[in-house]
Amino acid sequence: MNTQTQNAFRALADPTRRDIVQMLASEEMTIGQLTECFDMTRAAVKKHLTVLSDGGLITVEARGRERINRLEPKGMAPVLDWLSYFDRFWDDRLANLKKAIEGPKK
Amino acid sequence: MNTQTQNAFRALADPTRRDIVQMLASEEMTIGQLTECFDMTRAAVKKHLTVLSDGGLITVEARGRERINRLEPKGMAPVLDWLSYFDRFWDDRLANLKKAIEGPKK
DNA sequence: TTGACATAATACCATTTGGTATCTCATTAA
DNA sequence: TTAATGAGATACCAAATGGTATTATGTCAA
Repeated sequence: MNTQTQNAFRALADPTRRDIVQMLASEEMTIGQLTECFDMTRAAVKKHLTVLSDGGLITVEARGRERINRLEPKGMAPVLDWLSYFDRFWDDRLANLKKAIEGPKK
Repeated sequence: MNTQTQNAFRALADPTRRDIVQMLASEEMTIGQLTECFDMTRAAVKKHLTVLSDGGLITVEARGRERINRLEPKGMAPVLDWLSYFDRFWDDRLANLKKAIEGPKK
C-alpha cells in the first residue's frame, strides 16, 4: 500500500490541519504564530504539525530557537494522483460533474 | 464551518473507504459484494459505507432486500473546491482537471 | 550569567474510530 | 408456510486521535 498517499489523506482529514495548510499557503509561520490563531495549546498545534509533516505537506526549518513551517506543494501530489484516477469516471458523467463543481460556487 | 467538506475529507481518510470508492467507480455494488472483496465482516463494511454516505460520496438505493451502492460524483465537489484554493501551490494538475471539466461549456 | 522565550518530550485523559459478535427484520425461494 | 438470505441495529472492545498539563532543552537578550 502507498503510505505517502495514506499519510497525506490522513493529514487533510482534520479541519484544524486544513486551516493550518491554508495559513501556510499565505506565509510561513512558527508554531507560536500558528498557536495564536487557534484556541488550543502550543502542544496541540505541534501535534498537528507533526501529522502534516508526516503527510509531506509541510517542511520545518530550524532558525535559531524558532521552527519555520512552510507549505510543501509536492506533498499534495499523491492526493492529486489518487483523484486523477477518476478523470475517466468524471469524463463519462461530465454533466453531473460540471454541476457539482460549479454548483457550490454559485 | 463547512460540514460537507469535513465529512468528505473524513470519508477519504481511510484506505478501505478509498478502495470502496475506486470499486464503485467501476460498477455499483451491494454490501455483500463489497464484503467479498475485503477481509472484514459485513458490519464493518456497512460502517464504512455509512461514512461514505455521510460524506456524500455514495448513494444507496434499496432494491428488494438488497442495497445498491453507487458513487456520487457530486460529493467530491467540496474536496476539489478546497484543493482548488491552492492552484498556485499544487502543480497545475488540478487546474488542468478543472479546465477539462469546465472546458466544453466555453 | 541570568532570565525570558520558543520549542520539544512525556505522561495522561476523554472521545472517536475500526473492528467483531449477536440479534432482529425484511425479502426471496423452496 | 418455511427456510435461507441480505441487510440493519446494538453492544462491546482495542487502538488511534485530539487535546491538556508538566517538565526539559536550547537560544536570545540584558
